[in-house]
Amino acid sequence: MQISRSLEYAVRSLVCLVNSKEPLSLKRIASGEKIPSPYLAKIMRTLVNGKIVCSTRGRKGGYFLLIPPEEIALYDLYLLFEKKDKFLPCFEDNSYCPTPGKCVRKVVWYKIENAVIKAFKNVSLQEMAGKNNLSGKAKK
Amino acid sequence: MQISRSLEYAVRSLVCLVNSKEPLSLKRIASGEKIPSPYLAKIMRTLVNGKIVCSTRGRKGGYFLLIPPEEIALYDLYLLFEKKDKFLPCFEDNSYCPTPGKCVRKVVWYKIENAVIKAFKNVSLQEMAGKNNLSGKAKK
DNA sequence: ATAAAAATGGACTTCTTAAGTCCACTTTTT
DNA sequence: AAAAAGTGGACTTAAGAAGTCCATTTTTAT
Repeated sequence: MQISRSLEYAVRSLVCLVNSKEPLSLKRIASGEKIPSPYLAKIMRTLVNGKIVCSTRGRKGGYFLLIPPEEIALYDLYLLFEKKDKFLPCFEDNSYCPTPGKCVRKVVWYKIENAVIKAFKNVSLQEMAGKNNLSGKAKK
Repeated sequence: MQISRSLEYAVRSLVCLVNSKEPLSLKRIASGEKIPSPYLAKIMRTLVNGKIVCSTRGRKGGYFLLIPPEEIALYDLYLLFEKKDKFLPCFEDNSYCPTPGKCVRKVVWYKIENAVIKAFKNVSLQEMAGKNNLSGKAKK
């Protein structure tokens, strides 16, 4: 039960984009965040394909956000980097399970999975960037 | 983000114990649940060391619960099988992190981790065994 | 007493997958 | 046209989960 390094790298990189007006190149992000740049390249491609960021090539190229950070939920990233549909081994492979199909335990496990998903849906990239106006929320 | 097979095996085995009056031997559990028995042996040892079950040796020996199943939270098992303290890589190893010590992101990640922990605390072994009197709860 | 049936402990192997690398290619700017 | 950027995919490495093995101890039935 552990967040993958990929997801953590992705969050860090996206926070960089939140804090930048111009597009940021792979190299800039990688060196700033101390992430191996070929590995980050792969992560950024996933983010591009997942429609979380946009990229431009050539000189002055780089990555930037497509949508405002308060509209990006951590859950969107969870889906990209923590391949879904196998929260539990037996969710996709019945060979580990003496009771294929629905069973009491599975129902309970799904309940837990849903709580986890909810936790990821409740956090925005904005919040990860430390820019949430929590005071507003807190006041009422 | 995935439940380990060990934890799932542990839950299944414990449910067997809930449903049994006498102690169950490793072999009985392993064959009933189709779990490789030397592997289950390791799991049962973890449960014994974790004070979740008790064991007796020799003929007629086996495993049995020490405490009533409604007092065993899934979180107790989570602690035994999903080694804590590394929900996030950087929680225990700063080398992956350009900002050691507290940072905005870590605070948010902890928040998520807490939601996960809460989800595991909310489920008892009793519930996993399908013996929860939910009707009582639901009524009021 | 002793044999059989059980748990224990720890070292070991195997397998999966996350993490990371590499390279040939395309696109854009100066 | 050269330099600086992203792209795609195949590949390698490393870590940890999953599983095995064996020698030992404990208990019970005969």
